Formats: sequence, C-alpha cells, structure tokens
Amino acid sequence: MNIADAAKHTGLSSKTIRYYEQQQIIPPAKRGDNGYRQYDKEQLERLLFIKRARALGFSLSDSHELLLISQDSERTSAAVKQKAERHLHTVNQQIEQLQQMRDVLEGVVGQCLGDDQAHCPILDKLTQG
Amino acid sequence: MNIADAAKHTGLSSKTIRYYEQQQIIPPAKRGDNGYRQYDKEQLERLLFIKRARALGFSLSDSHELLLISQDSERTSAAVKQKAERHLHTVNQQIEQLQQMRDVLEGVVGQCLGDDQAHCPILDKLTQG
DNA sequence: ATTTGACCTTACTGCTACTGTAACCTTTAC
DNA sequence: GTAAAGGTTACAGTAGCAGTAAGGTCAAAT
Repeated sequence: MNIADAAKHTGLSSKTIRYYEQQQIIPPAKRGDNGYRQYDKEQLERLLFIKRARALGFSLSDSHELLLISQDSERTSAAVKQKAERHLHTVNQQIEQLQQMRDVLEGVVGQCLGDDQAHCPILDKLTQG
Repeated sequence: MNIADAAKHTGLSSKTIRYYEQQQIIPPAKRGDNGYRQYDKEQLERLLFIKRARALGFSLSDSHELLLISQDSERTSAAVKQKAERHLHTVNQQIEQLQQMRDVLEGVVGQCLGDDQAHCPILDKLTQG
C-alpha cells in the first residue's frame, strides 16, 4: 500500500504522514524496490492513533509519547491518566480564555450599530480599554 | 522614553515592540542621537491598541487593520462590526471544538482507574476510536 | 514506442507571533 | 576604570504542517 492509499485510509495527507515519519513520531515505513513507502495494517494503526490523539488536542510530542506508552507492556494506566488530566486542564484553560474573549466581543458587537457612522463601541474598547 | 519603559507601560516585551515595528504593525519609532527608539504617548496608545486587540484574539494582521481603521476619519462602524463578527464566529467555532475535546477527555479520564494496571480506557479510545 | 497523467521522492520555503541567542555599542553608577 | 544595565541588529528556533520545485516511476492510452 502506497502513501496515497494510507492517506485515504487514515484521513491524513501524504505530506503529513511523511512529516510524522521525519519527526520520528512513527517508525520509518518500509520501502519497495522503487523506493516508495509501503504501509501495512500496523503502520495504519499507528497513524490512526496519532490522528485520534491530535483530534483530542494532544500535541504531536504528547501523541508520540502516548503511542509509545500504548506499546509498552509495562505501562500503568496512572501514567496515561496523568498526561490526559494535564491536557484536560490546559484545554479547560483555553476554553475559559476564549469564552472571556467571546463575552467581550459579543458585548461590543451588540452595541455597535454597524452603520455608516464613524462612532463605534468596538473601537472605543480597543482605544480606551 | 526608551523601549524598556514603553514595555513597562504597555505590558509588552521590548522584543515584541521591536517585532511590531519590523512587521510594520506600528509606524517606526523616532530615534534619539544614540540610535535608541523613543516612545511618546501616541506610540504608547498604538501599542496598547494592538495589545487590546490581541487580547480579544484578533490576529496581528487584523489588529493592524483595526488600528488603521481607527485612525481613518472616513471609517464606518459597519466595517469594524463586520471584522468583529467574523472573528467572533471563529472564536465560537474554536470554543465548540475545544468543548468537544473536553467532553471526550472528561469521559475517558473519568473511566480510567489511574492505578498500576495496564488496562486504560484512554488508550482504548486512541487505539479503537 | 511514446506520451500523458498520476503518483512517488527529497529539499526548501512560508505560515503565526513571538522568544532566545550572539555580538556589539551606549549609558549610568560606583 | 569598570561593571551592570540597557540599547542595537541579525539570525535561529518554536508547532504542525502546506506549498513548491525538480526530478524519478508507473500504468494506461495512443
């Protein structure tokens, strides 16, 4: 299976897959006689694992570590839970920050008439704090 | 007023202020005889404007455009409102995405015992989708 | 047999919004 | 005189890719 098929099966782009290999997020793919990368089920599973971790917002580095942990028979769920809880914490912080932005934005957008006048509460907010 | 004082007054770093100038987000600061950048009230106001726009999540590019608009006597509040509404929309999308992540994370973290066993619902989620 | 188009390869650049580092000059305090 | 604190430019690094160039390969149509 060539990289384009692996891309279709995983929903990643060929470029992204090569990038993951270059960054050593996944082990290097085997090569055919023509030098093309070859993908088997095992490699596809690794790619999907990374994709799912990324979809939950984990960094590539964290996704990589989680993949290694998942392959470690000596692992403990405590180690995984700790990483997930930390990530959950940062996600919650991001949400709070964005919600504060949204609240302020909704406030000033609601006050702005949006007409052809120069006066604008949005600019007032940015000018005066 | 040297750049370090401008940094203290605005809460930006000296590096950030130089970066904004280099990126032409703000007009270049006047220079003293020694070549040092000099900041007056007007420049400080511009820096604060950018800082406030960034705090609301606007990109540097958008912040720059908003600054230009704010200085344009021909401006209309409609132009500002449009930019703000678009931004608000993307902020809302980001919030939704993060909330979905959080919901899934909270679900699997809640199911994970976090003990010294290998079994882990978090890894199950990443492995099986 | 050749040409076309789709695919593959590596290598390099660009994106956002900075931060860090290096090498060097100026000012200020002691 | 000297040392600390601040200023200057310029270049590299960060995250996670996407875009582009220049070229090799493969399968099918002509």
